[in-house]
Order: sequence, then structure tokens, then C-alpha cells
Amino acid sequence: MLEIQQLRTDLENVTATLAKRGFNFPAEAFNALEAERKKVQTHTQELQAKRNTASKQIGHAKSKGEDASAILAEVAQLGDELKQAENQLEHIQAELQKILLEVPNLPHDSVPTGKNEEDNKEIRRWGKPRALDFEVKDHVAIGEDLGLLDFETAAKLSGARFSLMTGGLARLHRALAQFMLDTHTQEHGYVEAYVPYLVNQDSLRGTGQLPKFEEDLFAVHAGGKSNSEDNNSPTFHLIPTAEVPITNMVRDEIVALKSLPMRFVAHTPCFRSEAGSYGRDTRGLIRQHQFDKVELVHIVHPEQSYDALEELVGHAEKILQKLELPYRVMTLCTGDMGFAATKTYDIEVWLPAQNTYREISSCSNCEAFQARRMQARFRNEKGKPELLHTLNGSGLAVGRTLVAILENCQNADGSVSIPSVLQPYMNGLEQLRMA
RNA sequence: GGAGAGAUGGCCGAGUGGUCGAAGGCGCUCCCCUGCUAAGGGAGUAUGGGGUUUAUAGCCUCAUCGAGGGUUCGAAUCCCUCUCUCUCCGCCA
Repeated sequence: MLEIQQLRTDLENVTATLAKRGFNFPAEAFNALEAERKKVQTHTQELQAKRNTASKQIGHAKSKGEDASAILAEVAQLGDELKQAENQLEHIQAELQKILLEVPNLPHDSVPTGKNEEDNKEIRRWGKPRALDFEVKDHVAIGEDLGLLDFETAAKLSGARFSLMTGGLARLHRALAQFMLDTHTQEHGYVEAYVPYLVNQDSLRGTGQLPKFEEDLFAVHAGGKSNSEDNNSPTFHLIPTAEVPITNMVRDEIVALKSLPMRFVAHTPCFRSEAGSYGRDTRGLIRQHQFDKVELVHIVHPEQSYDALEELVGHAEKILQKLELPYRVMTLCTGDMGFAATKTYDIEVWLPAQNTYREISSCSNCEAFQARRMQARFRNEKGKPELLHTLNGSGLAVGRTLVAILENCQNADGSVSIPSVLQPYMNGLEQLRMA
């Protein structure tokens, strides 16, 4: 959420900046509502002040045993007018809030202006794609030929965009998550968190998934009843990323200055409906309704958030370096950034079968955008509450990392070499091979 | 699932219709005193919004005592619904 003051005082700039990311801010509607709000709010508060002083006089008079009927009669007339004004004000503020909640964050100055992913800017590459002198298989073929990856059975169990892994592949998947968690906790100073996978709507509003992106989520109701059947059962949503529960840890909190920066890492499944991506990445593990991710979250002093972003990307990159997987780092352009971000780096890993780099991590600074929605603050140097800055990034998407390993480490005979850093997690196993 | 008790400011805790945004204590900040330490004295110390303003200063004002509704001129206090916490029993991983 943007600061409403900024919209009031600097609307032209804000509108122009939002246009860079393809967002059309309804400036006229906003201005009209704002004018109305100011009028109605002032009026409401005047009436409230009048009522308050009169009520105090009544109390005062009664405590002295005096007659208060004159004031009483006078203030009784206020009731209807006040109620009407209050209702009107509430309505206007709800309208304003509705607009505000759907406005994306303002891109940082350093972000290249552009329309879509073609305008993203590569800032560095690491590693060289291995030259493979045999016919390269994609991860689906590799996994299925090994007899360890089974989409057909997954479809029977659940449907499209689910996967079933068994044996060494399932273990490799687990090994990856463990390895990432260990690296981030032991080498990068993160605090490990185990978090709920079902969250309430306040949490999703806090990080920005709601109200705008509800169709991307899976909703869950206790007892299987939807809200229309049973108004009393609260709606939960499956987390689309651990960013939601972790970041919301500080929702409605004022944390101490000395507790900053906070850094958390969590390994969770993530659930996404993938509405609107029909036909994209339908093959394989790239785009699933359920996937595992190791997520990194920083909660920091506003002055430190851009340094923190660089560190965060570095931590994610470190995983790929240890796995010896070639990648490149991209700065997303204004048109390709997510809703809450001011600046985002994507890490793209090399996938030989697709002969291209594919996103495996996305690291964003949200500045105070989420903190404002969450009322997540810290007590600053002057002792005053101030909004925190929040950052999040994948470190990394486990399923996609598995894809990268299968494809980059495949051998001519159909086996897959296990990266040496993972072997200790695999009981020393060096290769996945056909049984 | 059954029975009961709760939810108040950074923390503890008083407050059952009227100058209560909230006593008291602890903590914290500033000042004074004390040649160290300990102790003592004084002042201050919630958050969000709006108006005014060059101003995140000041001033005025509104809201907020778990959340949402209601009664009332007036609600932390009364009524209703919900959420959460705790205790006991049952069940369960």
C-alpha cells in the first residue's frame, strides 16, 4: 500500500511512476473521493466534538445534582445527523481503501523501465553451461526413464500440475531442502522458522496477495464447507509462499530497534492455482499447483533495505554456486515486477533441454509497502514508531532446482550425477541411475 | 466434544454507565541530589487518523481498553455475535 499522503500531495508523480509499470491509477476518482472525504470527515468530527462536550456537561451537571434536561434536549437532536455522517464517512473511506489496496508499489529509480520480461536487464552471469556431447533429455524424460518421476499417477491422485517422486529422486528433493536450510542457517545467519501452511485473510492482505490476487490462491474451509454454506467457518488459504506467514510475524507489532535486522528462512510447500497460466509450462515440474520452496525473509531498518537486497540475492546465488549450476541475475524491469516490490532481482538457472535460463529465485525489496498494510513497525532512534522495510526471496525453489540438477548433471547413459555438496545428504550416493 | 475462567497502555494490574485515554506499580527517558555503588526527589512516557502549517515542530480535533454489532445524551464498564488464551475432563498425532 502506498502512503495516502503521497497520493494527496504528489499525485502527478505517483501516477506517472505507476504508469511505468503499466498501472493506470484512477486519479480523477481518487481526487473526487478525497474531496468528499475531507468534507464529510470534518463535518463528522465537528458533530462528534459537539456531542462529546455536551455529554461531559451532562455528566458534570448530574454529578452536582443539577438539572441537565436543557443540554439533553439539545444534544438529542444531534443523533441522526451524526449517525448519517458517520455512515457516509465510513463508506467513503472503504472506497478509498479499496482503491489503495489494489495499487502496486512504486518502482525504485534504479529499475529499468520496460513492458515485459524482454526488457529485463542482465547484470551478471556465473558458471558456464556444460557442453553435452549426447542427445540432451529434459527432466521429465530423465526422471521417468529412471522410474522415479510419475506424472500419470500424480494425475490420478490429484489432477494436472501435480507430481509424484519416488526413491532416490524423492530423497534428492528432500536433500536439496535440507542443504539449503543448513547453508542459510549456518553460513548466512538466518533463523529457521517452521510456519503455518494455512493462513488467514489478514495475513494475505498484509503481504499483498489479497484482495487483488485471490484467484491465484487455494481456499480451505473447516469441515469442507464453503462460506456460502456456513458463514461461521473462517476462510483459510494455502500459502502461495512462506513469505506470507514469515513476513506477517511482525504484523501489528512494534519491534525494538536492537532486534533488527531480522532474517528468517523456512522450507514450506507452496500452493498456487496458476489461474491464467493455462497452457504455459504444462510439461514437467516447472509450474505446479504444489511445490517446495526455501524462502528467505529480511525485516530491516529502512536505511538498510537496499543493502539487504544485495545480500539476499547473494545468499540465493550461493546455493547455485555450491551446486555448480550456471545462472544469471536479472534486474526486472518496471513492467515485469510483482505487485509489492520496488525492485526485484530474478536468478535464472541454465536448463540445457530448454537451451535457456529459467527463473529459480525472485528477490524483492518491498520497502514499506507490506509494512504499511501490516502496521509492522519498529521503534526508531528517536523512540518513535516507524514502518519497517520487508524483503523476500527464494533461496531457492526446490522443485526447479531439482529440474536444473537433473538436466545439467545428466549423463549419456541416462544417469544423473549428484552434486558433491548433496552427497552427504544422500548417504554418500554419487549418482541416480536406473534400477 | 463437555465444563469453567479470562482478554485493559512496553510489562504487571485497578477500574461495572459520566471531566477515564484510563489509578497504582514496574520498566524506560530527562533533570536534581548524593565525591563511587546502593538509595532518594521531580518531570515525562500509547497508537492511528483528520484539520491547520514550509514543517515528521506546535496547536485544535476524532477514533481506539481482543474484534464486530447494539442500547444510551454519554460505554473499558450493560446486551448480542465472533476470535483468541488459560484450567479441568474426554479424544487424538
